[in-house]
Amino acid sequence: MVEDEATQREVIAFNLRKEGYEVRTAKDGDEAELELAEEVPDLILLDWMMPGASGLELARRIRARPETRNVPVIMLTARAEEEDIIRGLDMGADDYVTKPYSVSELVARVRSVLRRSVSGAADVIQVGEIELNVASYRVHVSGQEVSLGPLEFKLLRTLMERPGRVFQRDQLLDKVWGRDSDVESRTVDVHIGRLRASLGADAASHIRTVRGIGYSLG
Amino acid sequence: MVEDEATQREVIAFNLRKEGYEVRTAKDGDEAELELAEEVPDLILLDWMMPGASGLELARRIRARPETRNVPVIMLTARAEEEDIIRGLDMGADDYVTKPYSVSELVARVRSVLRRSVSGAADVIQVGEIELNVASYRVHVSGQEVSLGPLEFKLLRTLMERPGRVFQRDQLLDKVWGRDSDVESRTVDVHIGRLRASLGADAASHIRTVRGIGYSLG
DNA sequence: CGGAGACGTTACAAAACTGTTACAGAATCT
DNA sequence: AGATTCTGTAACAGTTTTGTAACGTCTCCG
Repeated sequence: MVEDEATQREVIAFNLRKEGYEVRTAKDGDEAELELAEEVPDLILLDWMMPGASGLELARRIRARPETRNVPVIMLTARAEEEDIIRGLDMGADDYVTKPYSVSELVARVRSVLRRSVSGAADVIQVGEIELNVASYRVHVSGQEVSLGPLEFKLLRTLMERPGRVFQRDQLLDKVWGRDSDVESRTVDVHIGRLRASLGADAASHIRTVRGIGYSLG
Repeated sequence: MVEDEATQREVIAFNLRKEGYEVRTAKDGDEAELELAEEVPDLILLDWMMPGASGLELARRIRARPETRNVPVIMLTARAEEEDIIRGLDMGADDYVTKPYSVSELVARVRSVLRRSVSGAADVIQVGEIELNVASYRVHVSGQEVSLGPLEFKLLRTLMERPGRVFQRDQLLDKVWGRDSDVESRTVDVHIGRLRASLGADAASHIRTVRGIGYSLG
């Protein structure tokens, strides 16, 4: 977190730490760059208005360096002006929070951005020769890419997220189709079949049918 | 530094010299070009509003000549309008300072731009044959410049900042259009289409459609 | 060994998605 | 002020995806 006001810095840092996040602070752009040189964080919270190099300038520099290009940035800004926000986003901010903000709002945004990017950064699940990339929506089997429809993809991801666990048809309907969908439970079978066909014989054998219950992967 | 007002010229030159920079001045475009013919500087400070050839015109000419093409330009402008700034950046300015400005702000920008250019870190993202320059708002495909509308540019940049990652339509609406814009999600499709058309067939193939989800680059 | 329930497969129509084009209203440029 | 570019929607056509039904095969157990 880069913020020049000491009070602000402490309040925010305290609340984020309470949420279980590890927080490092800097009081201006130069300090921030030193920190960045040491370790690349998962997220940068950046005050727009700072003495010296502005938050914008720092944001731009963050985007300019390859190793920090993909680090999400949330801007803290006092101005609610549309143009400022647009400019902030232009410079590469992923999100912004306008002051005054509630702590819970800030924490919520942090969580949301982190979920989007962290779980979207190192995000390939692997089971046997099946490799599923959540961020790019691609699936590889033994290095060969296979193309799946949206449902098959979600079905496979659900299974892969907990290898070995048996999912009942109802559970799969909940997770893959959504809680409020009126779909026959037999439909699951059809899609499991399609998934198996798409994956090819080798990988398909990993999808285990548990008679009377449902399916599992592993 | 190119600035028609004598007082301004002296104040700025004095302060920059105090910082240890070597400064040469010119009072209009013609004088500036004579100076440039003699020696290529590390940085050009350029007043937007000048009698005769405007700063913009000079900037354009600077960009036109190969030996000065890569010299960073900072625009001094009285207008704070977003559009003017964009236009200035379009013409090849690397940064801008709006009047009235504090001397320390100006010096900070000079330092920042110089650091950027000396360390040679260009603000250009590259994916395949697509090259996007964040600072100058330019896009090249296989070395050929293509012109994009503002939205298409932002859309492309968003995609390029995380190559391979699939962006859902909502996410693109957030990032490109802004969090609180009430735009149909189908609109994204149309602009993706326009972007593809502008990029040409080869580059367009890099924009992947992920059915049921969204789009990604790479 | 036979049958009943469970599961796999296929076929097909309905539904959902996407690429394009057209068009009107805004915004910009000359 | 007039022309041009940029934007957002709507509509249409072509494709892919999905849900069901039907039918064959398999497994388990009396």
